[in-house]
Amino acid sequence: MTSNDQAAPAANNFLRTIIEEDLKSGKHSSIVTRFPPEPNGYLHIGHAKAICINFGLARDFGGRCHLRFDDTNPAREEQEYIDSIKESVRWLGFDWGEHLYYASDNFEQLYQWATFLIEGGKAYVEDLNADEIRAHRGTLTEPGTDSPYRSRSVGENLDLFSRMHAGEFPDGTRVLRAKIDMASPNISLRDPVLYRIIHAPHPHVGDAWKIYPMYDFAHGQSDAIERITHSICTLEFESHKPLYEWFLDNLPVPARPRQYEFARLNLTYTVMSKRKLQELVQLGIVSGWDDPRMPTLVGIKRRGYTAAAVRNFCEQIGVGRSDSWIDASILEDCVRTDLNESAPRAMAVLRPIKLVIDNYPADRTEELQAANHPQKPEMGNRTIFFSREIWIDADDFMETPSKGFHRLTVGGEVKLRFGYIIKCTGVFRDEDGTITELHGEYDPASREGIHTADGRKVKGVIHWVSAPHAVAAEVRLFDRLFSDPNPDRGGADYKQFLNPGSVETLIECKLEATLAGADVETRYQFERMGYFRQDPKDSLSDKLVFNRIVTLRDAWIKK
RNA sequence: UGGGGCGUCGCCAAGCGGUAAGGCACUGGAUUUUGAUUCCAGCAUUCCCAGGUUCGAUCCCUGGCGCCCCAGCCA
Repeated sequence: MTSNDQAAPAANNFLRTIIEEDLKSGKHSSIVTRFPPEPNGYLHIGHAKAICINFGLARDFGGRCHLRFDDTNPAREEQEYIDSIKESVRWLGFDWGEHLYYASDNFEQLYQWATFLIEGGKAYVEDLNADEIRAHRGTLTEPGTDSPYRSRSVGENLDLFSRMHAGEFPDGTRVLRAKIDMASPNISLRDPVLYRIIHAPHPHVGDAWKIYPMYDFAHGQSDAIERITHSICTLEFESHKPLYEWFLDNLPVPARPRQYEFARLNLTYTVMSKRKLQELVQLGIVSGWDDPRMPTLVGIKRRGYTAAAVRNFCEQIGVGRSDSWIDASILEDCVRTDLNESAPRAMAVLRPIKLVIDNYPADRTEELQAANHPQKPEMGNRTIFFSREIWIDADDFMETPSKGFHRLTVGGEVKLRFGYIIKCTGVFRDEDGTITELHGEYDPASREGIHTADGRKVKGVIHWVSAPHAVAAEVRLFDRLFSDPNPDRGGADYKQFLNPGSVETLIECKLEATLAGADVETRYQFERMGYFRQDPKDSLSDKLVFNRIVTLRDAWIKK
């Protein structure tokens, strides 16, 4: 792991309060939580919040957290997702130890419990099709009506259910329903479907089953089987809680877990819904699920965000029950905070323009010492080269400087970081008038500090790279995927808010020589430019590709 | 307009009847060979609104208003 794992001081929140009380009262001697993803896609930053909450609570209170795949719908699930989810949870720095579970491991028990409900007259086989069931369900303001099959005999229900199990009926022809209350004001209690017929191979249990339990019939019972004490989920499951409890009340479960809900994460300038992320991938708007601009954990990881930064972010945003929108800048700030501490500095010129120092001997090369971190001498120094021809960033030169600009101008002076003070004496142009080369002179006595020999202080310091020593590289500048804070808002198509400048690829960048042997995992701060790391997929030793993780704060650009 | 939930600074968020934590953002100023970092200072007489209970209410009660979730054989 890259960096400082200073476990952020855990802010108090309602879940911690509940747990503290449960522990204090002796209701539980230790807690067990779980992170229960359905393996039907890649995890995103919203899942990171759930992971940090569940694993974090277990860690802080000396309990344990299970990883459980809620794999009750084989039509949507794949082994690829199971593998990816495990990898992302591990990447975030959490460990489920021996406690890896699958809801599908409980299929036999759940089947028996379904039979138990039938025997008790609390479940029945429904012959109505999906449309008819919907019609009988009523509406938000009107009660539902009983299905004609609701009063089937226990014997007939048992027979039909076992034949569903045996695979006698095609998909969609029958379901098993709980017999609760078709007039309940809570729609999830209007005889919810427990089992449906799906003839499809399952990633974990193969083709052993022809019927699959619904989420509601699997989740609470799985929690009970695993002896989960605190089953923490997002707010949209709150209206399912009475049903969750109905199953625990009516089945001989071995334990009594409790469900608690928190508000899911909303992040500005991105979309989080699986459907939309999938569309971005399918339409080729991004290069894949791990495109560095994606809010997926694989994308964030490839971008270069550190797990510590993501964890810290989750800690900072807190846990509550009110709908909230977290500004993307908070996440970016967590990344900066982490990387500022850990990232060694280097110099890289992204938009190179050549500067020839006319009074510097053409055959001379100097070795200068550069600190790897301005506040951390223990990180050491490195040697960089200085010569007559150097690259500087085109953005650091203005022929007609705007007000407040204090970098290089014609006739002006600027400090080369770790090097000399130089003055620009003139520009060379091509026929079109575009500047092709800068010329200048250096002050031999100005190696240390920002003062000239006669005591004048220069106001600008710029980065640079010795031209003959430079290493070529491609650098990808990533920005937010969307230009609107809430592209997901109802009404308009979210794609109209795509940020056309979300990636800019610069192919002629010049890096300092030390970067030639850079480790893929090392995040660097390219001084004055931001934090960068090699793209783990595309960077090769003879063709370096760096991703910009995040920019530096810039008080100048804001003006 | 059925049921459930939420409403404290620009964005998050503590607070649980005793007189508004913290973070981010923002604004000043200091240090700085990164317009970075760091530092120091400022930043809600007020908690959606209106009544009520109380010596005292963001916290309790009543009534409004606003927003979110639920009518998949998805999770």
